[in-house]
Amino acid sequence: MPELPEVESVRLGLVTHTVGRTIVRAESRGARVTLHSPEGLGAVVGAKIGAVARRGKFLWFDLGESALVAHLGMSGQFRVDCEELPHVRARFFLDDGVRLDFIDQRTFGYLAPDRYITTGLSRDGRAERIPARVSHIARDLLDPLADREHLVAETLRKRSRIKTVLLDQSVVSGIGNIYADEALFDAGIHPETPACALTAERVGALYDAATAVLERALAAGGTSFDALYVQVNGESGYFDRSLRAYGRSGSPCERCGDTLKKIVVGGRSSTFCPTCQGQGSHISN
DNA sequence: AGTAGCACCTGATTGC
DNA sequence: TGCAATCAGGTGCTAC
Repeated sequence: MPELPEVESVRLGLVTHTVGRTIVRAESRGARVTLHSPEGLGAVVGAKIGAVARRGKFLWFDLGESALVAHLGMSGQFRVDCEELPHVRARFFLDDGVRLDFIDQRTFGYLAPDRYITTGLSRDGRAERIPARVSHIARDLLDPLADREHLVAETLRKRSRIKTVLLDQSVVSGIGNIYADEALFDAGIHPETPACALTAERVGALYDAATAVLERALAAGGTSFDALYVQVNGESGYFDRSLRAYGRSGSPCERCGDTLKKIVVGGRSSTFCPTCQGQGSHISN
């Protein structure tokens, strides 16, 4: 599933193949892919791609005065000059002849031409432009301007279970179900612990663990279990071999040997170690 | 206001 | 064997 490392891998591929190019043709297939922008993709034809940006799991092509926002949802892919594949939802032709396909089996992804809004001054004192529909998304843990102190304080004010807070993109973005389980495992925190019941030290350690796992997964090219997530050249990442909690329910904990357990938290499956992540447990590594 | 739950969707897997 | 129910999960809306 595309979380921050997977989306960043896709962004890097898109930078290589699209920056500096002009979109000469854009077609969408079916209404869902442009559900959020009934005017369709016509507005992007003729625009030059100046950059490809990302916040959390949201991507956008910078088109100068406007942006084209892309969210991969559960199964979205961008593919460059690939063979004819099923589930093509949109197709772009660039001025160098490249064909860029947006492919999405489960149709939770979308493309949306969007206007920029200027947010308040960021820490470095410069005004920041961000597409309107991304403006409610918090900075992610790999954002150089992320404010860790503020994030810890905000987390400690939440009465929700910590797993739910990790998945709340308006608190911290980029973390999905896979890396949430990994970070909680690494930090030795039970997913159902109320956020406000934790200490600043443990929340800090949790975000350190989350940052580390996102960085390791990014270095590996992302996590992929099947063909649903691939990079723009069709290759898949291999971080799934490194997962220690997610998807390992019923298997022994790599730290203590206890059997990993699966529960539902906030409607999402959550795998954890009852011993290492028991209430009040502290893991030092 | 803050929080919780569910709908959206399709293919794979599980159960009877 | 075949069909139906279940599961997966990011986001955003609705309801409390």
